[in-house]
Amino acid sequence: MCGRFAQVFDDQGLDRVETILRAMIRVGSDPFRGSYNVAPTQAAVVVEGGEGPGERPRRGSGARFGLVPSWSKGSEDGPLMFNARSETIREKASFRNLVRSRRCVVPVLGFYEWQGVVGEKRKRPWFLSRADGDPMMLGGVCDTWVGSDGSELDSFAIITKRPDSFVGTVHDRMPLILEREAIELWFDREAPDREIDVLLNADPVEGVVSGIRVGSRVSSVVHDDPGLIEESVEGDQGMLFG
DNA sequence: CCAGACGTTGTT
DNA sequence: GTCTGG
DNA sequence: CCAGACGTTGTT
DNA sequence: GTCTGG
Repeated sequence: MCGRFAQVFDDQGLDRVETILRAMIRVGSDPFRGSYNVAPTQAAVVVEGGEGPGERPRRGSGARFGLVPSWSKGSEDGPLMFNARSETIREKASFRNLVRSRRCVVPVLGFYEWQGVVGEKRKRPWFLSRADGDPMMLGGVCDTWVGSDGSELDSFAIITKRPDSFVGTVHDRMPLILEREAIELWFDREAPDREIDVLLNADPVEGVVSGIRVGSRVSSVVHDDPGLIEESVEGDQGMLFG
């Protein structure tokens, strides 16, 4: 789960993201260009903590959604690792080192989930975002793969966990959502494991996420426009045998 | 020591 | 790269 | 994550 | 059904 999200902000939203993360998303002549429909293998902006304790986060950009471990033989071998389970992230070879040294934040407008409904062929897409209207900060891990020609590929995976009671009605997993107060700790590379574990293992806070049903166009990655996050119950046949 | 693996979904 | 298994 | 495609032989 | 592409 959490295999699709919207990462696009207006000026006010960008200001808010930069305030919360204390990081630059817009850099000089390279303005932030988002997408309403980021899928695995596509690029998105991620933000990492600074190199040393107390250093400000820096901007990340062009990271591939779908982790490519630094030790991969090729950039395309292996399955798509776009999620990492919080319950097992410290055990898995692909993630256990990254959760200590390469934690990152993915600022998004919201994420999509597809709800399976008995008797319906197509799953229903939902757009889930913060009830308070703030941008949503997703916890992730990133890595850098270096090709034989020296070219670098940054990539990331989003951490998932048990859903809160609302998201649980749509899907059985949801992304790790970091509150403002947790950001500095998340970015601190010197943070003790047990403090990070608190963030990884905390029960989701009820009421943080709200959601709307959206149209089926989001299901195809070729679509990328504001209409994707507008409420829609198109094609809902209701109770056929009610 | 070397060789080999290293992952998540969802669905059944 | 780093850990596990033999 | 979902959508969409899904092949072989031999020969050039 | 299973794999690839975005």
